[in-house]
Amino acid sequence: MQKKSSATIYDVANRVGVSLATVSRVVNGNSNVRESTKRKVLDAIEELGYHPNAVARGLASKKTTTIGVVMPDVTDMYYSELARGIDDVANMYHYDVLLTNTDEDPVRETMAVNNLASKQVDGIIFMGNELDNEIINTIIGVDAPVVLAGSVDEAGKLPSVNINYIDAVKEATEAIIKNGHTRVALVTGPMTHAINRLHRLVGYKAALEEAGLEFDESLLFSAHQDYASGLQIAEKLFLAEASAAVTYDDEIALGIMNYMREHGKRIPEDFEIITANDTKFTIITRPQLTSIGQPKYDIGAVAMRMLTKLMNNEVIEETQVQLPHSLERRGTTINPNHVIQ
Amino acid sequence: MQKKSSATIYDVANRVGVSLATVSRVVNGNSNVRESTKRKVLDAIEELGYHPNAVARGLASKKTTTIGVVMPDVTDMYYSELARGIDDVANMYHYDVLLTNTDEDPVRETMAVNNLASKQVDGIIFMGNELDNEIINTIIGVDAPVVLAGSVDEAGKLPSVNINYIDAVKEATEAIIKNGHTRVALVTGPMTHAINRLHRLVGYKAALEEAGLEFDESLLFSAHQDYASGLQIAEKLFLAEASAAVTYDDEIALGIMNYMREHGKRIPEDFEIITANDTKFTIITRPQLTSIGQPKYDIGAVAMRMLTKLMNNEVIEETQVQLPHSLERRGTTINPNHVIQ
DNA sequence: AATAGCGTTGTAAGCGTTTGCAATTCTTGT
DNA sequence: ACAAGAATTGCAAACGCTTACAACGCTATT
Repeated sequence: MQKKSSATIYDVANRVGVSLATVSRVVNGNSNVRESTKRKVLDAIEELGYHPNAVARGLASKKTTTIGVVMPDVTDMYYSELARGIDDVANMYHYDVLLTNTDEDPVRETMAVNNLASKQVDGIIFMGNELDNEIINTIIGVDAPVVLAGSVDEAGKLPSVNINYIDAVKEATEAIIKNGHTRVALVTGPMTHAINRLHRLVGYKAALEEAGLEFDESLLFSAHQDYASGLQIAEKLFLAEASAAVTYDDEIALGIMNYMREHGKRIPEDFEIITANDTKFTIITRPQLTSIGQPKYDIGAVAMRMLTKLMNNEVIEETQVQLPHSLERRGTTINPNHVIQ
Repeated sequence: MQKKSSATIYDVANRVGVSLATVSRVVNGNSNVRESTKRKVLDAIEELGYHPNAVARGLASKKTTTIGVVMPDVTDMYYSELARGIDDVANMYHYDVLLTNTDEDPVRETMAVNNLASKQVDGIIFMGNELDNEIINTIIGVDAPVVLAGSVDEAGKLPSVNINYIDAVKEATEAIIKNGHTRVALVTGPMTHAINRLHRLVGYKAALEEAGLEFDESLLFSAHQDYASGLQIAEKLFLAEASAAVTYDDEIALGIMNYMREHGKRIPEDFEIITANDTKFTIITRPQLTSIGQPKYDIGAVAMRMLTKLMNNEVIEETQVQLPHSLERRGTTINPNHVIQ
């Protein structure tokens, strides 16, 4: 049974007959305390059910052992897996996580960052690709360190951890081209986002060029990352006479796949699809989705680990980390040496 | 350009030539300030780029405008949708959310609650069904109000918002029995969880009884809520000669479905499935999964709304809220008046 | 013109810790 | 037994803000 209105460090000090400072020292594991008094203090803490008040601690020490995470949507599998990676290593280093959903709305993103700053978080992990100048500036303005996870800024200057999107998309596109397609579509997000314009599109074009294929604007699509958009895009894909698509989101890919099949196309024989996030969705459907493989959990984990270093002012060898990706060949592509499911 | 090491309320007061109290008043929207001085203070705040320090505020006011959310896993669609509902109304009431994943481990759950308490959160939303006495006690011991979302405690005393699991499972089971099945399995979690023993199982048995069917222990399965478990359970279902199953998790249902189909069973002709969480998974697969319909977002939202009332010491008519559920008939059951997809 | 009363503003005491520095107590060596 | 130095401990200021309570200046009343 703990006391209701909890004891303060002052109560503990009184009980034992020592000063606040001493209690504070044992609570913080400070070495310079005689073993015997340490014992007594610990006992008193136990008896009183004392728990340090983290808010007071934060005020006095200027450290809150809390980090902020701003992300588009917890409900999105891709981001929630990153979040899990973040949370696990955050806990490992005894940080708590203040979570904010932004739906990738720049206004809310800016508000979120400012809000976190005023809550005095020790650091921030930012996810979201709508990184316009205002957000970049507020990120830079905050005095807590910030690292991007699964997100790229225009200038590529902010600390971040990602995969190499250019290569990943290029390899995916190549894989499809190798199967004989000449009209392969690219489904991404808005070209205002650096990740689409400077990475995905570039990788896609590189693959086309190496294969001697002309870039065709009508095969480029921008879609919001959800199932319904996939359905819509699928219709356009049909009209554009695409015979394959590389998409940046699994739900979109699913929408495309289901639409195609319901309109008489066989997957992968008549239409091939490669998606990009390799979430659970790719496994549980039939056929399973071929996807770029991303170490999502690790992206989050590594980003968080980097943040801990930044918060400790440790030197960091490389602040633009790229983790390895792969191509997970499954049922929405015709694969060499593999039987179609 | 904001100043780097940010201005304090003291700086603002000095600039304008008023006292701290006055600045504090305008910052907090307190009415008793002359319009003209309010203007001046606001201007100074703007010029200095002053942002109130939430930690100091928390210490002085004993309110942090932060709530804690403890949940099994952000990566789980069911819980992440609840979390989104929570987050949205939390924001609406200007609360921030401190998120903790527990993987439903009682030790971590207890630690999480205590940790949140020491961070002085104003309230806590708890999700997870492994509610043993220790956790219940620490929940009760915390002096911030706590509400359960999508989770039930043994005694049913804690404030909570759920659906009526007894009825929901009963209806699902009935629907299947009506299609002529006599060996319908129930796949839940461990019977140590109140939600399984006191709710799901009870609803299942009620349906059996009304149909004059004998309860058969060998048709009762306990599985961890993930795809792999579904695959495993499916095998046992086969051996138990079940011809239909009611499950409590969509990933499990998917595992069962895929396994069955890969072993020659047609769904729903040879085997019917009803799942319970109605996540995105149920829509994107073929066939789509018939599921109990739960207002997941709303469960989170209502729980959070209730918490705001508790935090304000408002009177609450009913602290055991049950939201309406439904039965979403889709492709894994043979439905009256419906064509099978 | 004096006064009651209201709207504004200031004073100062916390809120519960941390932490640099000073003071005190122990150890040791001699 | 005593001084020097090391090990412990205590003091008190800070952290940045909120909030009773007191004090002030005005206006409206009589």
